[in-house]
Amino acid sequence: MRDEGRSPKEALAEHLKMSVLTLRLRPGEDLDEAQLSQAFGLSRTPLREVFRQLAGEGYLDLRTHRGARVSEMSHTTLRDFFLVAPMVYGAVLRLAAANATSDQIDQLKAAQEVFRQALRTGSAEERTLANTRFHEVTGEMAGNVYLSPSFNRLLIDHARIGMTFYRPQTVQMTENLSQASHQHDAIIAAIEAGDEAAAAQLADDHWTLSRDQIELFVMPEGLDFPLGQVPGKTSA
Amino acid sequence: MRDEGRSPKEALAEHLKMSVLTLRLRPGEDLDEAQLSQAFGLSRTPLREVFRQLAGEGYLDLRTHRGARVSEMSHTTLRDFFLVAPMVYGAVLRLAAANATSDQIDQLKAAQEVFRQALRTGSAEERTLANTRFHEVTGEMAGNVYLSPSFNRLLIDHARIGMTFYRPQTVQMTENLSQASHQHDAIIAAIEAGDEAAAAQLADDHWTLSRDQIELFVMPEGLDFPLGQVPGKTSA
DNA sequence: AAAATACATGTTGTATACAGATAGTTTTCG
DNA sequence: CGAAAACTATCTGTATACAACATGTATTTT
Repeated sequence: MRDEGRSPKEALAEHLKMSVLTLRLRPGEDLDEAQLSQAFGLSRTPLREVFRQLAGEGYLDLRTHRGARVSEMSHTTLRDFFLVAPMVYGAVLRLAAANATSDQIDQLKAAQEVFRQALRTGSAEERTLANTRFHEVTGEMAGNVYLSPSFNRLLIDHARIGMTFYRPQTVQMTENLSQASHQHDAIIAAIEAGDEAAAAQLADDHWTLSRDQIELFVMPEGLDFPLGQVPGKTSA
Repeated sequence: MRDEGRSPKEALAEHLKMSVLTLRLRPGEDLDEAQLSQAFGLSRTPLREVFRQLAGEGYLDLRTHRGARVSEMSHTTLRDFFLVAPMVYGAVLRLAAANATSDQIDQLKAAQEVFRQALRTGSAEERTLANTRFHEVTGEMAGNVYLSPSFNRLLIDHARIGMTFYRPQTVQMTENLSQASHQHDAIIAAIEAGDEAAAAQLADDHWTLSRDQIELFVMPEGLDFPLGQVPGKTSA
């Protein structure tokens, strides 16, 4: 895991974030201070500081005298998500096109390379983390302190929704993922060209695709079996 | 100060927030753990947890081994502010009109009453805090977890900008403030009617007025003295 | 037998003591 | 006299011990 250069605190924070994004820690799950402090060789004092920080970033919820748990995902938060995401994603990509440095563009290309690789050979977790990383970089490019807190919160739940819904189970879903990758390439091009309008349009396209993917999962093709036959035991 | 029902931790957090908003703690100013822990009867452990939380909310910056300081306001953050504020304020008021509960509307009316009072007899600090409270309530009405982190960050710096710029020094500035109060009334009406379009329009108007007020301060009327006379030593 | 209370256990919140780092000051040497 | 190095004082970061609270269990009471 190469946690050499980082402090135990940073390693813990990174581990928790990753675990939340990949649903390895599920929404609502309780965190055990004692266990984590032993696992990371930290006393409870710095551990609790990390909890506070991650709670501020939207990963955890703290309840007094009742410990920390992974922040919930209810139907309410899902609705909130779909309401706000298009606006914020659009703003971020527009600002990214306006402000990106060449160093950041290199980082974005690297992230996209990892994502492409994950699409070919990776697990759902790897795909999700790579995709999240790609968008995180666009957030850094936008570099707006008033936008990024909301954007990063959106990314957390986009990752968690993605972990649930972006498992390619049909040809259509696989097709969507490869299209997402192409859109990433187009986003890179627009940012590199400093084309704000194109970036904003691509944000919209990318978001629409993401929505379609989720809809495909929520509303799968209806089962198509002759009456009387039992589904699940076919000759294949 | 009636801090009875609250824990010392909450009292400390509230005090620090208020001090930051009113510029009693100026941007970049260092915070003294020892002094604060003595003043609030808290040991450094819970104190530092509060620091972490407020840093996450955008009030403070933490630098490892170098203590906490009030978050800075540079020309960069000001630019970021003006770029994002119109969009987020508009979204918040639109959602507020869609989702406000009657209890929240009562809170908003109460906040407006305090603001009106502060306009008549209050200090700049009281005006700023009352105005901030008004907009905080609209944020609660919108009730969108993905929007509120950015909105609250905007409110912090809007308050700090306001503390600098909203000191009525000309007739025009006083006129602007009373107009702001009328806009608050209109905002309440739009929210109560559930009129999203009107709320969004009012957000725009309110923002424009706020900008104008700031411009009045940044670009004051040019001094008008006859050539040769020394400004600053007039017969008054 | 059911409900309520008291108790025991584990977990969270806080204080204090100590270790590590930073910054300012003094000393030393060119 | 100036610059660099060493030292010292102060502040930050962490560990541990203790107190307060919550929860689950057993006992008592009706």
